[in-house]
Amino acid sequence: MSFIFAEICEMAISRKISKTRIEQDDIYSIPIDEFFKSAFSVDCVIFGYHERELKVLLIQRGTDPYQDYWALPGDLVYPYEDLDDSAQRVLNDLTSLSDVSMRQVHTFGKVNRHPLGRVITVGYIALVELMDINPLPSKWAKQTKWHSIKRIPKLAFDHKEILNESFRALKDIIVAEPLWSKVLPEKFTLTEFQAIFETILQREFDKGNFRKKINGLKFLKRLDESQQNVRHRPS
Amino acid sequence: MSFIFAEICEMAISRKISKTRIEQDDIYSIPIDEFFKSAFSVDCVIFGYHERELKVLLIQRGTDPYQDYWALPGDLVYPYEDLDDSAQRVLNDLTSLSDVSMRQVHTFGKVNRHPLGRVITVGYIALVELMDINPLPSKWAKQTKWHSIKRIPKLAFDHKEILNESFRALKDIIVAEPLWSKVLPEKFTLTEFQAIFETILQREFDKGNFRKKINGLKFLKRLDESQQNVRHRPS
DNA sequence: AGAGTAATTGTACAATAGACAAAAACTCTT
DNA sequence: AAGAGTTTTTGTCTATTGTACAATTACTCT
Repeated sequence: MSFIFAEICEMAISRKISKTRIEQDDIYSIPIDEFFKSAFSVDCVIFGYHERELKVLLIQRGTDPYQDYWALPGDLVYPYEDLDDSAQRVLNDLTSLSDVSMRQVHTFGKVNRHPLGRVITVGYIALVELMDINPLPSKWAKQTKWHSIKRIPKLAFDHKEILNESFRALKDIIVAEPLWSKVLPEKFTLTEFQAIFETILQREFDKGNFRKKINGLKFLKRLDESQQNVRHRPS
Repeated sequence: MSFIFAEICEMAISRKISKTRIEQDDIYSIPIDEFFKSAFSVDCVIFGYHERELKVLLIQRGTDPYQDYWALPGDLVYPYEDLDDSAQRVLNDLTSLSDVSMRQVHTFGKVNRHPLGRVITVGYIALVELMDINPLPSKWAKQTKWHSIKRIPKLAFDHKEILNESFRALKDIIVAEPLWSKVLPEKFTLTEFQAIFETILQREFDKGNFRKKINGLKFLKRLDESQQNVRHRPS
């Protein structure tokens, strides 16, 4: 494996584009094939929720560039793979989850964001229940690990920026769309539901008021069941 | 010019990637350089507002592919150009406008969206005052023209989809952020302001209530001036 | 059976949204 | 110069939503 990546690095040198700034009228002096020397990747920001804790799945890179750095799980998009499919594949590779609702968040395209050449990356987010999945280190990752959103190590590439932007987007999306559908089991209590919102939005809600708002929503129906816990009753 | 593009088409053929679906475990059998044969572009959705009419700037393509089709103004991103800068440049090339607040909206990456090879495109939107700008047909555009948002012709590539998504995003963004700063002159009446919202959101507002909401905002201050129109007074 | 705990329900008040009408300012007409 | 016409501006009233907080209920454990 590492052999392959050494090779890649050599190739990268020859792929490097001359750094002379191209003036805007010069487009016709650039051969069209110069434009077809780029690549693009998807980076998945997989938020894992479990018992009032929000974490992010990171991998430790096993190869250069950024050897040993923590990074978002991402991958180059296959030549014959749709962008959205690619995000789904990467998620599936890492978590063996499928059918998870993912959202495209933002595309990052600074020239020098990738040392091996011109690579722009499209960020996707997903929200899953931590315990549901068993992330496997993929071939090029030393290890995968959940990191609390509050303690993020130094990340490779511009992944810190991607993560920040994604977390901001998560907060917006969570209130508008049922991203949380994969986080909860089929049956759940309103308290569990509320805890997700409180954890992600980092603020507290009034139990009664939260309940009222939820009742206004359509996609939930109440069950006539109870728990066998310590002291209470569910919906 | 057309010579150049004929050449481009020939190149495109050799650039075409074999259509056999690549299985997910085969990634290491694909030489890394296969990934660096893509390009990316930006497409600008430039909304032009003028007197309660919302239009979109389209160009008529002068070359293949999609010769004579109407299309969104877009361009390949230069090898040494940041993505956001690129959008700004394309806008400037076409409209000679600068300092316009643009927003990245979505990235479109279907495999076959571009006949010349693998090209993903990043959509940006801007909102300008129609009369402020003088869009010049650039080298590869037969003509540029404002089209009413209500009467959009058949578009090249997947530009119709990009336009739809962008219009949806415009409606969201316009209420949250001052995208309209370039649409209005320095001084303006609340009625003019309200008209923009009504046109874009395609609904009517109550004058009094609209006024109240506006007063809650910070970035506006009232002037003690009047118009010399027919009958009324401004803020 | 009673204490403890947390869900559930309810009430009261504030803030916002929406509808609508009266008042004010300006121009044009007669 | 007064009045008609028009549109802004201001104000009021009500419905809806948001927020805080307290009372009630249901369950388990001692």
